[in-house]
Amino acid sequence: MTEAAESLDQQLWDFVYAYDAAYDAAARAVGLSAAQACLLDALTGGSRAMGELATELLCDASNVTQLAARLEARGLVARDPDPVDRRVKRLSITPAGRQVHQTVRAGFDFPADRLGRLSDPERRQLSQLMSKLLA
Amino acid sequence: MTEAAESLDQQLWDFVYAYDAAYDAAARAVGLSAAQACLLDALTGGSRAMGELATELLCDASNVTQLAARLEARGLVARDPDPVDRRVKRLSITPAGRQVHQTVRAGFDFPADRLGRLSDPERRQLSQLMSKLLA
DNA sequence: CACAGGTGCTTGAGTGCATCAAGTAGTCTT
DNA sequence: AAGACTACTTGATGCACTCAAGCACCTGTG
Repeated sequence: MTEAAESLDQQLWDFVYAYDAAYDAAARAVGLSAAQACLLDALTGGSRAMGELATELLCDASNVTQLAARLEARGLVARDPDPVDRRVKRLSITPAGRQVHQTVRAGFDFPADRLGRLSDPERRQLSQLMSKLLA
Repeated sequence: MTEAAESLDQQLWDFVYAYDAAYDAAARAVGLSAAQACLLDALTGGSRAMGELATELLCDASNVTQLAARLEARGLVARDPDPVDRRVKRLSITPAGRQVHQTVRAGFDFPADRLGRLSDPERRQLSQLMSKLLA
């Protein structure tokens, strides 16, 4: 055989590796870490409470505090007290943040670039396989 | 529709997320970080020079030094000077390290568990799609 | 041989992510 | 109004990672 077919396990490993690397690079290109980019992404749907974000990102609340502080320092995110429950701080993305987020999304070429190699039926196939794997 | 089909982009994101989490959990179960487990894995084929490892893991040499130091402290890895070029330190996995590595591999249930849901033809399909994506 | 330059690794300093424990406000229950 | 609970912050710690500087060793040139 011309190209010894790698095992599926190895292929998945490589795939995940490339995917992670691409995301990290896209974030880093605008001076963000992957974690910061994730947080920003979680805010695109509207403002969220810190605790909500911690649950969603599966991490400690104090972790969100730190990430938010760094993003706030760059003016990408705003932290406002909830008018109803003053314990709660609501995080929202600023216009500058939305701009940066768009740049990350655009620079995250993995889906665009690599998925472009697949035909429509192939993409449907992959989608079906994924839904089985994710259950 | 019963289950709004997620977009393929989202599915891939979720897949990668689950994969990473599973690996991390498997490593953590034996008290290793994902990075340490990766380093250990890179040694299963035989001893490697520190620099080689840095290139392979796409990180700084001093990073490898630190990771190796932690693994060495646990007796999972041995660091011996190369007899030919005494600048070079060759890292090799110890029997204890091999043991731990096996445990990680066994605990990394992602492929075993999730891939088990696919039939043989489906696995072949996925493998072909992956090879297109990885080019 | 000697010595200048290159190589391989380590050290030290600094940053960020992540987690835990403890603290502070604010809310809710009774 | 007191006590329990909640939401977030602070402080401390550990690891991953990077860069700059340093040390030991090798190598090519004269």
